Amino acid sequence: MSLIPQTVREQVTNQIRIDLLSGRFPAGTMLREIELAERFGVSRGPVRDAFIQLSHEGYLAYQANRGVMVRHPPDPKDREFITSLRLQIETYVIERGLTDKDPDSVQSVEVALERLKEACDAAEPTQVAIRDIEFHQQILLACGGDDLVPTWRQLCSRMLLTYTRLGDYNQAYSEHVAIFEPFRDNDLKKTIAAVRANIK
Amino acid sequence: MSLIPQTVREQVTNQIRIDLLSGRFPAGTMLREIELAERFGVSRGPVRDAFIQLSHEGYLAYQANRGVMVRHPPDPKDREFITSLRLQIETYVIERGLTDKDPDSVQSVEVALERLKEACDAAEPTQVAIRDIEFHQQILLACGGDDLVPTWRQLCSRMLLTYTRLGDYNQAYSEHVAIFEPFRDNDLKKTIAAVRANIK
DNA sequence: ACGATGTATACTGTTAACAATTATCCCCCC
DNA sequence: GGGGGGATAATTGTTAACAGTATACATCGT
Repeated sequence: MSLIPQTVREQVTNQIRIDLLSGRFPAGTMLREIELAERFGVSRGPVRDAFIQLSHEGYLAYQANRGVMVRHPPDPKDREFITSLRLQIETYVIERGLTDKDPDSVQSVEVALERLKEACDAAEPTQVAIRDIEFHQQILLACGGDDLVPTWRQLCSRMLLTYTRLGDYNQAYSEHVAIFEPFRDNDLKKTIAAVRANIK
Repeated sequence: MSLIPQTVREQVTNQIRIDLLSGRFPAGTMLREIELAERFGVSRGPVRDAFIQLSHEGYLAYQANRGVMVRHPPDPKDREFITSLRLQIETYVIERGLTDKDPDSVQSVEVALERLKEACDAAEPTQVAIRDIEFHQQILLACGGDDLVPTWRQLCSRMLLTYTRLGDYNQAYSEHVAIFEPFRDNDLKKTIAAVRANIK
């Protein structure tokens, strides 16, 4: 897949995001541009761009002339609230656009599901978390929800920092199969139910 | 205020945001780094940073190797949904943190209210829209909601593009006075009611 | 006349050097 | 011995030059 060469900024952003999710940078750590630039073998520019982007995604906090700090995950009550917002967005977008979806998009979702399966089989927590989100994103895009995706992604980012699905990877996968099948068949009620069961 | 010299990036970002809100750049327009850099008399770097930031705020859409495009405002149904999310966040944060707020923060809110008044008196639509949002943001920060502010801001950005309060500036101001007074006096019920009345 | 192909151009993506700011540490003074 | 002040170092902010990519246009072949 993705024969299209990614831009350096995207690669750097993705790698830092993975490092954040995998706990390589503990909350409260100050990230230095030079250090990361040298590690990736690139200049400070793209690293800087990545910092700005990840700040807006909610992973990092920017402080003028001082750099970025790794944010702390939300406390349980906030997490619950954020989860409810996330669920509302997914429900709204699916209800609105499920039956009007572009046929090609079903395949994109299926690809995302397959990638999730690979991550589950490999039992790599960070990859599972990322593929999980990507699957849901493909669903939203398929239902014409690109307008709300940035907001939704920000909410997910906050949740991912406390992603707790250690162990039962098989269940994680099957829950998404339970979403995909009614989605593919335009069964609105079952799709929503499966999403509600998955996000909690 | 703000005797602290802002960074160039912030100034550029703010100015472009104002231009977007005031309709200087119609939806669908492609923004060019060089053009804006020359207009502000700065290099492309900060303009680029501003583009990334404004993309995440929801104003612009990034296209790899092609630049940024001014996004279209959301359609009425989406706008209604976004409004409900925004209201939920404000309600949640205020309910959670109103009584624990830092005394100093009351003054910040009062300053924001005063600025809003100035904009209303001057009858400048764009400034009213910006001061309006800043007032609400100060409320959220006062109630310890900094964790949710980025998400909230993104939702507001989408709404601002269809900000429609042309004319009744006096009412806009008085609605915010109605929020401030119970906020200052720790009257949770009245504060929430006033917020609900204001956001619609 | 029409389409494919190659070239020119205009833009974004990246880099490295320079400027400005902030943090650190040592010295001096009390 | 403890606290302020100033040189020094480390880091971010900004700039301008260079590289890469996509679009537009002209040219060529049919």
